[in-house]
Amino acid sequence: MSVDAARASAALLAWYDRHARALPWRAPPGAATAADPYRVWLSEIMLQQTTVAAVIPYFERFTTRWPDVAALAAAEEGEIMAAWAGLGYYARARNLIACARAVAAAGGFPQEEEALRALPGIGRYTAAAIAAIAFGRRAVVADANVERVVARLFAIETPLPAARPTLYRHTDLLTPAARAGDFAQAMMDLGSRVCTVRAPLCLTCPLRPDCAAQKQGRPEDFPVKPPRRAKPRRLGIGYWLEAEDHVLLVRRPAKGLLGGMLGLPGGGWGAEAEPAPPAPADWRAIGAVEHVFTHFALTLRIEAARLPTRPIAGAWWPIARIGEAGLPTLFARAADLALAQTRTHSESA
DNA sequence: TATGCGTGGTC
DNA sequence: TGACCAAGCAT
Repeated sequence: MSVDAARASAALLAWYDRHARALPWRAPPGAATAADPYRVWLSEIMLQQTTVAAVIPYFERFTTRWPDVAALAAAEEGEIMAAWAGLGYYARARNLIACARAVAAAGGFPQEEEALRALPGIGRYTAAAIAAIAFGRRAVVADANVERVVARLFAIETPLPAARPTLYRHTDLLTPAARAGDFAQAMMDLGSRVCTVRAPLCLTCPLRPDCAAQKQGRPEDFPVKPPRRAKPRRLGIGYWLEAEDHVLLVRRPAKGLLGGMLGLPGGGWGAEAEPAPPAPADWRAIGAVEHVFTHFALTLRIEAARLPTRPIAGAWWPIARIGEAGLPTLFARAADLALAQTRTHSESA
């Protein structure tokens, strides 16, 4: 290949020294003091398949409320799940709790990639990122940004995911022994700000002299991706059952879609076991919520009813504080609909 | 290796 | 507006 790895990595680090994004979990380029491993770990988990803009407010809330891993490990699971609500991929929150408790029990984060990799929720990418960014270890950090940069740099024609081993080897060759953490973050910043999915800014790219895709005039053709399957549509029902200014919520099964989160009773739309419909009542259709998950689109019809008194059994949440329940977005929107509809209904009654 | 798993922004 | 995509992991 024609890429001079040492020249390319030096050019990238020089670019990073001038253009690094300031992020709440990040130490400045070349900082004498590395970033706090707890904050690096927390940010990396939150950033899995999630944009920086979406993560920042969650990161600020989590670190204010739980400033270190011991505090997070001591927190109640329900509190953490509620704080995670809206960020998505809720298995991350369950793994976050398990990981925090393991790390707190061990007295701190391991520094070796292999030991990090063994912790819940930490895979190949995240282990490498923490080892490099928090502990200065040389590690091959290859996320989607890095894969895109490297696929273009070398004009890799093999489609993903088959290209991953090749991309990983090329990333390894580019990764310097020193400043591995800065190098990883530089690659990701480049991928997010310059070597973008659409309309990359090749004129400002420090790797332009080396880039095979740019030489061919078709950077957007890389990485090559397989076609996607169409999303099926599903139909479900959610029950908004009120009693004495409270609403009935259920804790969903720990595994599966929205696992471990609070939601409305109902079902019919998932493969997981659904709770039985609540106590008999006169249900009134109040509309539907459209929601798109990763692998299917859902129409959730909402039916509402009111009981004169609140049954002893069940988890009843005060309607006035529904915003604090920690509902995932689907059910938060269903609650918004129910509140608007029941308010209108009360006024017209 | 393929599939399941959220949400919001972008064009 | 619908399709694509984002600092992936677990199974």
